[in-house]
Order: sequence, then structure tokens, then C-alpha cells
Amino acid sequence: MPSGRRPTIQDVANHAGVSMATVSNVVNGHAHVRDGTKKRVLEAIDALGYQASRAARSLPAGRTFLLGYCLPDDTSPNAALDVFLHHVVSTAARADLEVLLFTQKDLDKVQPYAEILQRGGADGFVLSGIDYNDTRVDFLEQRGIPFACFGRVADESVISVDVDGAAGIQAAVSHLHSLGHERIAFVGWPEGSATGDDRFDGFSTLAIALGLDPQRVVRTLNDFDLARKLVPALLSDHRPSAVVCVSDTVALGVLAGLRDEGLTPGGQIAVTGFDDVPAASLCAPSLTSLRQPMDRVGALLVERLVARLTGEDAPGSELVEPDLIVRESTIGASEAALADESPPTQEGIL
Amino acid sequence: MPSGRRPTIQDVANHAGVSMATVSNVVNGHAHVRDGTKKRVLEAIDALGYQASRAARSLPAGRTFLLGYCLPDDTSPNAALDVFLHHVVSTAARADLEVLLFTQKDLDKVQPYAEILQRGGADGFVLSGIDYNDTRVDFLEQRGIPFACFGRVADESVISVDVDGAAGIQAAVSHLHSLGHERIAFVGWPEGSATGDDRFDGFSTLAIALGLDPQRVVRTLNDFDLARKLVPALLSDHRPSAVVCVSDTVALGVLAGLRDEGLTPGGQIAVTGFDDVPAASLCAPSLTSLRQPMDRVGALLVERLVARLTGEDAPGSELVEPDLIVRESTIGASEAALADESPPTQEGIL
DNA sequence: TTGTATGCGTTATCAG
DNA sequence: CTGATAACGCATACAA
Repeated sequence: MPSGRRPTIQDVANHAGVSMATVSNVVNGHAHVRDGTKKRVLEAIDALGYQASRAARSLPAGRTFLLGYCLPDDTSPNAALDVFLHHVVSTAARADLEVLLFTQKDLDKVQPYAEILQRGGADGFVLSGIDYNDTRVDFLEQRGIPFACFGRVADESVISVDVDGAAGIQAAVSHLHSLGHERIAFVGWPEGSATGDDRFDGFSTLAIALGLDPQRVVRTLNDFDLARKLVPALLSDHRPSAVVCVSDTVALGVLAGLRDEGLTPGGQIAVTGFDDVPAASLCAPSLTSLRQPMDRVGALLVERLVARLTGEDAPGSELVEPDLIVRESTIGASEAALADESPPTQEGIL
Repeated sequence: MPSGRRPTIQDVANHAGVSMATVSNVVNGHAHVRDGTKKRVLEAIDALGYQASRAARSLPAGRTFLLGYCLPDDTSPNAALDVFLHHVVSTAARADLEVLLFTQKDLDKVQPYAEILQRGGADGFVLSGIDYNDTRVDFLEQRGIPFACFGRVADESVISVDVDGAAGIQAAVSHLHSLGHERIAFVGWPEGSATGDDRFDGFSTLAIALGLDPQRVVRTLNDFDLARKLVPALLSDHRPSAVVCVSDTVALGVLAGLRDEGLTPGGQIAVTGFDDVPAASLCAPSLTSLRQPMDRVGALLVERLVARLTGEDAPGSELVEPDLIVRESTIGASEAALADESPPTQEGIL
């Protein structure tokens, strides 16, 4: 067995005194191999530190053992990406699959997928940032390429996992209502985004069911300063005792705006956000928010994609519930101190 | 040319009426091909949408055309990861390389790299989260595997790019000093981390040079609540007019602690952070911080790694300067409003 | 300038 | 149960 080179299946065969085919059979468990032979082969594999080359395995198999994921092209930071990717990668690893990362070069969302497919670059894809009528979904579906979407897809046969934004907002509203709030306002995004519309629907539905005024709604872009500046109008138009926000960015802006008006969030007026970005626990008062279980989403997506890849029929769409994280912005600083148990963080250190 | 199958080099050759070798020569530009022939081949490639399969290309080439990156195992979120990865991936793409993502299963930091190498999984690696005497560096160096580190490495021949933490802290100190602050305190991490020690050195050195008291130092873990609670002691021990913090997490905690004491950060006392996490611009008062140019770091790392991969001799270590982002926590809310031009954000939406 | 033949490391098919 | 051998798609000497 040469030293500089990676050991090949042939090296292992020589070392064990068997043929390549036998080694392959041991490794892949296809044919029956006598226990003694198997043992010798295993020892040889161990001694040489052999592992089959992905490239060589791919060629006859006609697959790559790779799952593709395209990084979202947002210019804005996404704090949850690392958790999501971590679970995508480790779940894939359990199925002998690795993850290939790529990006889109221009505005064409489909092109990078097409290119990877052309070069036989991946066996399937995990998609995120799905919006209404996503062109990637049609493209991949037409070609029969296995894929799984983080986000909602109309076609029920497509694998998709999404966070139940409506349920999340409703958890926030229920929380506030049980605290005695009757004048609950909603600060949402403009209509037209899948995520924003879903969250708004949750508010609207439960507000009606609870007999609250479902018209206490203001809309703004997902911007801290815009949200901050909309507070005076929000207060005078709706006189809310609590404000449910479509996102943490908006909620943090509202928090700042309330303080600008001399109000104490958490005490005089309650506020909730959505996403549980790091800033939510890093502000005073800390922000009650909804944590998206990115770990579960990532794992579930890959589990089902793997199932489909192996021919099993995987269930299509599924919703996972976000978790309400109660902090000072809804229950005040004093009670929050009792319940608090936030772990140390190291963010910013790669 | 069959329909369901990916076109092979043979299909292209048939379509153009030439041999496989000629197609290969056109694609790789090795041998000289007559213009007319070349044109026909190119047309055939275009017509069939041909691209060489990575697997098939890998085998004879003895390389994978893949760069490996191990996701940091921090349980805490890392907001800058997406920008970093984006530039790593797109820079790699320009050199006909793709990025393979993996994670570590257990505490062994080296094992995943070893495994990938065994299976011929990648041609080189990008490493992040480098600390003193990182075992991965020795491991890869011994085996002659090309790699590039985000972080400082003692061995000058190793490719490494790091953010100049000392210079960053000094920019913060200078900023405060030019604002008239003389009693500047530093809140750092415990000694022993490469990043933390570097940042502390920057403070220490410049404090001495400016004739400030370099002993105004307090240390804490990178935790919001711990930082918040240390403020009373910090105030009574050192009576600072400004506090330079080793990270945004610490700085945001200090900000909250100051407000707990009835002080107005930005007005009565100045605070700076480091990393420019999203929360820095999402709090009131917003936090003056140092932005790490993750785009440049990612791109530089890969550029040099590619150079080494292609045999060129790439320069070893390099430091990039972080940018001081001045916000309300050092100049007060009124002046900050004039200078503010923060773009809208979409964080939390994957 | 172009075509032919061989090998890259595996897996799978088929004899033995 | 095990071993020889033909693919897989491509690159590259080498021959023409």
C-alpha cells in the first residue's frame, strides 16, 4: 500500500487477500460474505483508513451523494441561517449525503439550479425563501428533480415545511388577551408576501373570534426607523394597550417609538415580535417574540427529501409551530427577572 | 442525443461530427483546434446544453473541484455567517470550484476533515473559528492539504486572514478621545481567547500612548446579563465617561446596565461595541460598533486558497481593518439622527 | 489538427 | 460465497 496516495479498494483487497468485488460487497452489504472473510476485509479497511472515493462511487451510480442549497440572496443578515444549515447538513450526513452550497449570480433564481443539474452536480435540493408562485418549484417539478421547500407551496405533492405564522401570532394575541389586554393592535408588512400575509391572517382571525377590533392594523416595511416613526399615529388612531408586530425588526422599532413618546414598554403597553432574533433578548426591555424552530424545519426538510430520494413516498406539506418566548416587553421587567434563564451567547465570533 | 439522459461528451462529439477528444480539447482549451471545428463543437455544446459531469471530471483529474467548509459548532447564532459564506461561495465559483458544507459530529475538531480527506471529498478547506494552537492547522499542514484560515495563525506560511481587532478598538478609543473623553474604561472577556486578547491589546496600547489610565479594565463572559450587572461596580470603581466593550453583546448589556442606573447612554456616558451585530442598529440608543468586513475576509481567503491550489505562491497572513460605525451611543440621539442612513432590513426571513 | 485507446476507482453483472 | 470484467464519463498520451 503506497504511502502518499489515498488507499483504493484494490489496496484493501490486496491487504485482505481478496478481490475488489468482495471488498465492495462488504462495504455495501449487497451480497453475502462469509464472516471470516468479512472480518479480514474490515480489518484491512481499518488498517488502511479506506473510504470509497465519492467521485468514483458517483460515476457508475449515476448520483452525486450531494444535496444542493442556494444561499438566500438577501443583502440583510439572517441570524437563523446557521442553525438551519447546521441541521440540514447533519441530517443529510446521516443519510450518507453531503451538502453543496451555491449562490445565484444574477436575478435569475432558476439559473443556478439549471447549471448544477447540467453538470450532474447534486441529487436534490433544499429550497428556502419560497414566495407565491416560486419559479424554482415549477422548474424542478417539471424535470422530476427531488427537492424540499422551506415555505408554503400550493401543490400538495411538493415537500414543504413551513412555520405556522398564523398560529404564532395567535399565540401572541392569546398571551396578551389572557393578560387582560382588549385593545390589541397589529403592525404588519404590506400585503403580498407569503410570510406577512400568513401572520396577518392569524391576527385577523383570532381578533374576530375574541371579539376584539380586527381593524387595529397598521402596515409598514420591515424597517426599524419606519416602525419607530409610525408609533405616534398608531397611538392616536387606535389607542392600543398592546401591539403585536409581524417581525422583531418592526417590534424593536415600535419599542423605540414608544419610549420616544415617554411610554414604558412592558409596563404601560405591551409589545410582541416574531422571529426571536438575537436583538430580542439583547434589548431593554427584552422583547417577547416567537422563535422559529429552525432546527426542526431543517431536519424535517432533509428527512423527507431523503425519503423521496430513496423512493419512499414522503408526506408533502407540514407546518411547525413557533414557540412563544415571553420577555419583559409583555410582562414588565420585574416578573421577567424571575422567569429569565437566557444562556450565554457568543455571537459575532465566527 | 437521448432525451431523458444528461448529454455526455460523446453526444456532443456525434452532434458536431468530431471525436470526444476534440470536444474535450475545445472545452479545456488545451490543444489547438481549427476555428471551424471549434465553432461546430461550441454549437453542439450549446444545442445540447452540455456540461462535463463533475464526478467524471474528478476521477482522472484526481481532484474534486470542491472546497470544504465546516460550520462553526457554536450553539449561539452568528449573524455574519451568511455574508461570509456568500463571498466564499461566489469567489470559489469564479475559479470553477464549489463549496462543500459539513459539520463536526463530536468534540473532535479534526475528525470531520480527516473523514472528508479519506473519501477524497475536497481539494482544500476554509477554516474559521481559529484559536491558539488550533489542532486543525497542524493536521492539515502535516498532510500538505491546502487551506486558508479566518483567524490568526502563528506559522506565517499558512494562509490566514483576520480582522484587526486591536486596530478596531483603537479606532473606538480614538473616536471617544477626540470627543473629549479622558476616563475611558474597557470591558473585555477573560484572557485566553485569540480574539479577546487582540482587542484588549489594542485598548491597552493606545490608552498608554494617549496618557489615559490603562487600568480601567473589567472582564466578563460574553453575556448580556452578566455585562448588565457589572455596571454598578464599573461605575464606582472607575467612574468612566466612556466604556469600550470587547463585543456588542457585552456593550448592549452595559447599555442596559447604565439605564438601570438612571444614566442616558450617548448623552451622559458613551459606549462602543464590536462586531456590528444587527441588534446594534436595532436598539435605542443605537450602538456605535465596529463592522467586520466579512465580505472581504471571505473573498480574500478563497482567492489565496485558489492561488495555492493552482500552484502559485500566495501570501500568508493578512489583517483587514474593521469599520467604525458611529451611532447614538457615542454621539447622542440628536446628532445621530442627522448622520443616520441605515438601510431597511429583512432579517429573520429566510 | 484530429482521432484512438487507456485509465481514473467504483459498482454491478455474471461465471465459477 | 467469491472473483473476473464491463461499464460510468471524461482527460490525456500517443498515433495518424
